[in-house]
Amino acid sequence: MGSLTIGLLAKRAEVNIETIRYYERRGLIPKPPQRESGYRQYPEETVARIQFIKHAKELGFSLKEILELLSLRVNANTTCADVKRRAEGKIADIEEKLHALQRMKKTLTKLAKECRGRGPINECSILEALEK
Amino acid sequence: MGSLTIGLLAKRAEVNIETIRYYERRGLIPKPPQRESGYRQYPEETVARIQFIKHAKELGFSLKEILELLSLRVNANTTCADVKRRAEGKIADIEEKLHALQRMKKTLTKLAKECRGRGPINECSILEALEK
DNA sequence: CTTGACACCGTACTAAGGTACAGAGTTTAT
DNA sequence: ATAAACTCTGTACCTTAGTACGGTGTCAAG
Repeated sequence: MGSLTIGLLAKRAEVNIETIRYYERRGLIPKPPQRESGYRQYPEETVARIQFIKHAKELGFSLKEILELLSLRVNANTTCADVKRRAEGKIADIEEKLHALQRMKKTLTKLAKECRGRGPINECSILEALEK
Repeated sequence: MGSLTIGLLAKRAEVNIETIRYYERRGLIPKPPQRESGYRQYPEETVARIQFIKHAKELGFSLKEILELLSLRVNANTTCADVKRRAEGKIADIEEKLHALQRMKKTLTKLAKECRGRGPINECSILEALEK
């Protein structure tokens, strides 16, 4: 009961089998018990663990950072504040990216607006601006 | 005079020499004239080209995307309208990235807010929320 | 005219995050 | 009982964006 083969786990967590073994090598997933044959037997909770990794990845954390987050949990005397600090660091990173993209969008929007959209390329105001 | 060796160009543009040759291989920088000896002779404007690449990279564009942006300039039989369309396509790309980042930020902000920032790790809402 | 700095080319290596075999053994369904 | 499906380990390969290296040739200063 509550014991999954690697294939089932892969299906449940919607990842590649190879990815699971890769995560194991990286230490992101604990090595599960294996039977005589070597077949891995995963507890149900490994699905949640992989889900955690996937979500954190979506939020812009690298596997290295995710490992740190996960190890915070294991380490009994780290506090919630440690985790919060990391999350806030990531928010700052994301904000930086947002601002950079907004500047880029603004520039491109301005260029596109100024362009009449007709005529040959050598008269294109967008290209002229890009050259500066 | 308007002719730079690769080393000088690297210094001006603040990139590695190898990076310049790599960009040339990728088609991001036009192959410059070379003298008998094979030494590359870059026009001054290549500095601006590399700066453009660097800036776009900072904004999250891949080299492949930057190549597309640059090709707007180079392609002789594109019209001004083509250029405008490409620019607008890029704006759409940027908007998509903005939305994704905003979603990420929202999730992280919510999680960080829910976390009191005190207490032991087993009560941390950030980690709990990421598992679902 | 020699020495040190610079440049050439081709290939190999890095890091991250996987993905794909090969060749073997194991399980399951019919 | 035998085929199909699954899993094992280990190694090789992929992409992106470079970086490093070896062996050789060239340029500029003293």
